[in-house]
Amino acid sequence: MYVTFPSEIAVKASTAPLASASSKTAEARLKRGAYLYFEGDEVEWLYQVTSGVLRLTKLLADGRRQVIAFGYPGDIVGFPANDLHHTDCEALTEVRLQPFRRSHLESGDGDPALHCALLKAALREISAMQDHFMMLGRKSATEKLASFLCVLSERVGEDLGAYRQINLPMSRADIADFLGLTTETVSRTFTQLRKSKIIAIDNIHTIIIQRPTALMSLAEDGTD
Amino acid sequence: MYVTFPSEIAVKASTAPLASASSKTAEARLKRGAYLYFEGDEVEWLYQVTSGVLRLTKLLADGRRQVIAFGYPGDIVGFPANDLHHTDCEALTEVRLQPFRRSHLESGDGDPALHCALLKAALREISAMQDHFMMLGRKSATEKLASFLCVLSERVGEDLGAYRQINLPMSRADIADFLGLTTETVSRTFTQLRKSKIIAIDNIHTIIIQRPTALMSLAEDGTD
DNA sequence: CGATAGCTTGAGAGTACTCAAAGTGGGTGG
DNA sequence: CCACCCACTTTGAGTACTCTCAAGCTATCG
Repeated sequence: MYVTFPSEIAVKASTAPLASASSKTAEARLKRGAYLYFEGDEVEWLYQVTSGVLRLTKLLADGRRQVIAFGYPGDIVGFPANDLHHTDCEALTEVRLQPFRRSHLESGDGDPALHCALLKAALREISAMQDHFMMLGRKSATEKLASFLCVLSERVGEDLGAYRQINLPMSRADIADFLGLTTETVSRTFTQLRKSKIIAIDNIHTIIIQRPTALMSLAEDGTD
Repeated sequence: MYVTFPSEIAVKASTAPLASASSKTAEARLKRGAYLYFEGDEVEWLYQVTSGVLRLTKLLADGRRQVIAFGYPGDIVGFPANDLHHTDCEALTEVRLQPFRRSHLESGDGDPALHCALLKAALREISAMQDHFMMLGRKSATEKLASFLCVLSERVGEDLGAYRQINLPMSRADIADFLGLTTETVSRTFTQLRKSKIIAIDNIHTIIIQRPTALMSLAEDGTD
């Protein structure tokens, strides 16, 4: 999952399961805190998240970290480059996964429909990452966090009467490293959104969106 | 072309031509300032840059711009998502291109080798973009510009006796929008690199790298 | 119930931004 | 061929946003 703009197109498409009967492999499970793979590992499988949330990260030599993406249900993770994984991948919650042999991505032999679906997922990934560039390069802290909450609200938000509720399994540091901010700035921005009654913070991992429209405009151009 | 770290792996691989005899299409040419496609256009062709430089951009509603990538010889541009282009693409110089029908990416029928090469290019693109996230999200202005110059030096630098020379067909504003900075900051950072004798600015579009090692360490952790 | 990791808040500093003006160079027309 | 013009670049001054460092707070887990 990348943060792009509110109301992105491909949400529905990306949350549909890919598995066709013929290529079905046993579902995999991951405990919270377990790693699915590390940067540099050889890629044998790709995975579609069935339930739970993954976190993909890269590290700089001096310890600075970037969260590349969060893997939400429907997302495909593990695309290889030069046969290798290029991020670490950790489970933020208990996670269920549908594995696909890497060979299904690389050739259509055996299951052309799956091959095609994996390719489409890779192309969508490129497009989503391009949008994410805009956010990392050009948006303010408030715009970034508001965009993040908007996207989560659309993808995994739950209706709660008039409001919408989202669960954040990741830490403030994860959010910061995803948005290119510090934990302090993320925390202050949460506080600021709370004080302007745009969101309520039920507990650290549960956000209630009280004024979705205001959040949307903050996401788009920082105006309230 | 994305800015990642100095000494990336896939440089050689990405600059090799893909065309196999059977799928060869007439070379395309583009004048400086001409657009290859716009965001929202339907994708019919992908292109491998043969010579010259392309610029891929996205615009935000309020006019903020992000340069997504520069297309240098060897790069493939035009990957579709939902059948559409997701950036604008303009020629910064005269450009020669090898077009490939989109169908070659989407199915192996006809030319499996080309299909495979295009797929590999898409996967490399994902990996390179992941590295670029790190740069946009976590690097300082100096580190960004130094990284940019390092990558260009490796990919398209020319030996000049002891030094290395690179040509920058893009404007300072293009560089700024690529690195997530302002033109003023880019300009000031160039000046600062020049004053510390790490680079020399022959003319606005021609940079000579006088101390490659120093530039590398600036790119990696900002220390001189 | 205490320890500890994670979160929030505060104060101050620094980097990059904004606005403004001057400088540079390429291109065009006289 | 030269001069002017315009777009781009550089430099300057001041500001603002985000970061850093530090301390206090909260909640979760033994």
